[in-house]
Amino acid sequence: MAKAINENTALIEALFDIFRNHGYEGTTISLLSEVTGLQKSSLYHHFPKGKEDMLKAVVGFVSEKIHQHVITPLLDEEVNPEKRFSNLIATITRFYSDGRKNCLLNVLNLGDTKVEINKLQNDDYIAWLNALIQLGKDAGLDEPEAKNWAERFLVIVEGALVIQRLTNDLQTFERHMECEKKLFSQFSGQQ
Amino acid sequence: MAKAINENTALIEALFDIFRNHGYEGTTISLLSEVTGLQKSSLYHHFPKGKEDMLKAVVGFVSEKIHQHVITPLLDEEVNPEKRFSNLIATITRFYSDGRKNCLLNVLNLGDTKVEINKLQNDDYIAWLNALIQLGKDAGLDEPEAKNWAERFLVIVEGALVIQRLTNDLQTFERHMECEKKLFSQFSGQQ
DNA sequence: TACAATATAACGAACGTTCGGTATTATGTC
DNA sequence: GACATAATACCGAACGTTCGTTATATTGTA
Repeated sequence: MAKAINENTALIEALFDIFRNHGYEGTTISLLSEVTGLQKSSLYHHFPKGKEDMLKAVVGFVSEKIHQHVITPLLDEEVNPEKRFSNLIATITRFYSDGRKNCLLNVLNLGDTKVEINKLQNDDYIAWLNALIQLGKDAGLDEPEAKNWAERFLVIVEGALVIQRLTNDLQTFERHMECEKKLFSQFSGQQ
Repeated sequence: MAKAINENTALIEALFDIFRNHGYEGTTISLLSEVTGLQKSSLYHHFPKGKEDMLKAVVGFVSEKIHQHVITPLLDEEVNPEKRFSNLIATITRFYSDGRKNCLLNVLNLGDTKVEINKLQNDDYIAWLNALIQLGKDAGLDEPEAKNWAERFLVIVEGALVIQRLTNDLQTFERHMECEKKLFSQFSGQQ
């Protein structure tokens, strides 16, 4: 049973890796078949409703990851704000493979995005944003300051991924995360 | 003759609008045909080598636009730095339709990006970045400060577009541009 | 035997592309 | 100016391929 779960998550992780790299239109069943080692029909056994179902599974899987490894730790008041923030950066640095992997939030919202998918992703974004705002306030920012800072941080995360992908400069993401860390400890230290 | 040029640029602008909205894989010849009002075979008359040729034309077109309306004005020493910067923001706000339109730099560098396209885009990015660095120095920043600021600004532009597309909050882009304007006038004023 | 998982083979639809041919416009010649 | 010629722009129909999907068959496991 546990093995089955692991196999399933391994499968979904493989799908995730393709979707985040190629986008929805760029991801073909043939490609998913190659990467997973499963025949196309075997993929349809796991996801009877097809490609869109696979994407939904991936989005749900990522959503769980975000809540578990990003949002919950962000709200853990037993850890001091600065440590929480540096933990966050460590987590997302891993999650984006030092900026070499794309963000689903960026890749999927092109063209005629499925409304349902967009809604799921927007919910995750809002949850992440709110957790960041709370962290900002815990670090001494007032409400509007915290809102500005939180949104700005996520903007920089997404932007840094875009620029790194464009330039292939593998330090881009790290550079901007370091910069954010410094900024945070500035107003965190003033408290 | 002039009319022909206009028609051609109108055609390319239509293609541009589709590519930036749907990405390369998401853009189909049928869709381009619908939007331009030309039959598929007529599109092949203008771009005999097909879809990739259309993309190259679009990328070249945008590249020209960038040099003409972004880079050249950025380097115009007859205009004071703060004015140059606010002009830049006005230009790109128009270019991205207040953040409702995507950036090709983001949309095209997915999956198996054609190396050639990536190189063209990277060149434009570097040119833009260098012009910004020069502007930063003109505004009183030293070299490393200017470099950090310039890259950060472009990161925020790309990131704000991503977040606005995700949340559908039409003020996102404007908000961050205003923020950047304030930041610029701060260190520009210190000079 | 039963049932889940994988595989083979095939499906219609849509993909990017090509072809033969028709308007439309520009050029040359009288 | 008039008219044949050439070049350009456009079109409808079809091409071969790949898409996402499904029907049927085989394997592994309990």
